[in-house]
Amino acid sequence: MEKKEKLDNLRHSSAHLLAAAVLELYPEALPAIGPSVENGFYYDFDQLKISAEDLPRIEGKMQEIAKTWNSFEKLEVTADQAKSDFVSNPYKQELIEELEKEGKSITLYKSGNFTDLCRGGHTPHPKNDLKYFKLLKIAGAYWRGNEKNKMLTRIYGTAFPTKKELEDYLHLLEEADKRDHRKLGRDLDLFTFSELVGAGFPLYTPRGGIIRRELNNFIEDLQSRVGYQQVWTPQVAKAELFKVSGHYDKYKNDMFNVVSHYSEEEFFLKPMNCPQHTQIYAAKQRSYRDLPLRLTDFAMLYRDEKPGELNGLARVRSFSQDDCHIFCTEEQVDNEIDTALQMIKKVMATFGFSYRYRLSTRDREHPEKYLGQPEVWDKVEKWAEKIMQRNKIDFFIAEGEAAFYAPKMDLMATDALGREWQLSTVQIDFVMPERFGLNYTDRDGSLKIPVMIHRAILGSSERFLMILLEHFAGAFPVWLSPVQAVILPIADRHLNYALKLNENLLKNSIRSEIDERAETLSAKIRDAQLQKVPYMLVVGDEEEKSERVAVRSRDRGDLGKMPLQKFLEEIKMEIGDKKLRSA
RNA sequence: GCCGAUGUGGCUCAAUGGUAGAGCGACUCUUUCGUAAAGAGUAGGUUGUGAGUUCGAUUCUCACCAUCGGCUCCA
Repeated sequence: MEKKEKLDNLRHSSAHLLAAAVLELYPEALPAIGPSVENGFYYDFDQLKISAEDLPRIEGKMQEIAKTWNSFEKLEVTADQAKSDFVSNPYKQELIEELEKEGKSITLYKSGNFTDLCRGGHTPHPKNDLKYFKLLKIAGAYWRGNEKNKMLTRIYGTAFPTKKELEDYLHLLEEADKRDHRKLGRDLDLFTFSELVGAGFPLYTPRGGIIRRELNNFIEDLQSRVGYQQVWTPQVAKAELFKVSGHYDKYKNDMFNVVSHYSEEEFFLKPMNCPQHTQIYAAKQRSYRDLPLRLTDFAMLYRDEKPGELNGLARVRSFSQDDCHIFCTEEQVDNEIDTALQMIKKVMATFGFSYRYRLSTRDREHPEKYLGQPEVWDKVEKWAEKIMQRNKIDFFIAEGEAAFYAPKMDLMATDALGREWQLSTVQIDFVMPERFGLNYTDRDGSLKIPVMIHRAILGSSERFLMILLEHFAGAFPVWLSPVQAVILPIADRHLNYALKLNENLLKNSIRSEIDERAETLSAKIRDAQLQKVPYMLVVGDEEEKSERVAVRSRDRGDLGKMPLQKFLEEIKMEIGDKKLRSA
């Protein structure tokens, strides 16, 4: 048996144990479902009113019950029998009816005094195996994941085969906390939020602003090298624009309304750039010779997310996207996307990110959620799949994750807590160009509709910064560091020399500062280390006399004394190469 | 938006139905120091906001705001 399957069985068995304990302590509770998940398991209950303080009690009960469980006994039953067994539980009733309709066999699993509707997958010796588990948190969750259904009480827990693995995992969670971008953002003075400005509106401090600009410059530089052209479009647009694109119908309630006092017209803050870019395309008659036309924008976008969905920099209400729209012929699509995928690969390698791709396809059971012809969707979904295969990209398919106008090739990155977030995206869109009536004159004089490729590399600067911060735990590579070198004079008499050095560094475009505080050298070093400054230049009598600097690296410690010129050469090289870690 | 939790000076946290304390940080002074925290002093809080209960609320209740963990959503 695979290790992963064994762990899943252990965790799923723990979910049974959790349900058994809950029912003993709270007989009125109605168990719904209890699967194993990525890092543990959960069980959903209706009619269960508890708080986090009750978890230890439930955990204690689980320990007690586990000792009495010798095995999981499989019972095959008829639907009617199962229904009468769970007569007072509407959730199990619903599941049984569904199994019955699909003609699947109905199995119950009995352990001790507890029997649950279950398709199986348990640990063979519960008495011995169910020892190292922990209940972690309580959450609300809609029955079957549907917002219109009742919200149940979900208890999350985790379980491992050994005590050590459980302890290691709990330790990992604690460590992840230290990498939290919200904490690092404050400690390193990169961004902040204000209740006066509003929830989900991040404010960048000077240091955060530097990182933002470096990221943008990096992307813009790459883009201009492959013929992308930067454009600029307004923050506000008429409702009409979004009606034509289809965004109005779909996202009206998620857009910020803007009021004009002189017009009856409805206006919105722009939540995306695509519709505006179509209007730049449409501004003049295009020829096949103009294609591909690649328009990029780094504009701020605004989306009125629901309050409960906001999350640090990961989910905000104002953000900027490195958005690009390529208008091209159908024959040019492959080439354009290959280029885009290569750029993405290069950018991710620059940061040393690990990631996986998601092919987001449409939900076939709800065609009404999408615009465009089903045949076109079939064609584009297959096309996207082929492109990823050709580019040797591993991907998983996520049905129902497509945009309403096109399937998406999405790059997913993981935060410190293991949650996945979408960064880059590439989409082949046949819907927008048609809705906006875009065309070009082909070689033979006929009018044709261009294909529109949507593409972002960072995704949003905000979310990207979050992943960056957590990935590097705040210790950015030198080219991204807000302060690249800090000069540490040992005593006041070295201040003049420090000033001279600083001037020289700044002149060479190195972001440097002097720590002039009346603190000991040790204290200054400690603070510089905590601020994750890549280089510390210690200057005292010896350095001043020999016109050198004593270089200390954040990562490698004392590098010895050297002339400033030598340090400049090395740090410039490190910056120029965008080195991940100084060698 | 839904379920649950949290909100005390810039940060981390303490305390209490009788109007709040510490450490770090900030500031001032002293120290002028050689690779992860020198010493002393000073300032800083209408306890998220508003209302209610009470002789009295930061503590209890309610509403709102914000944050956190989930769910839903994510162009």
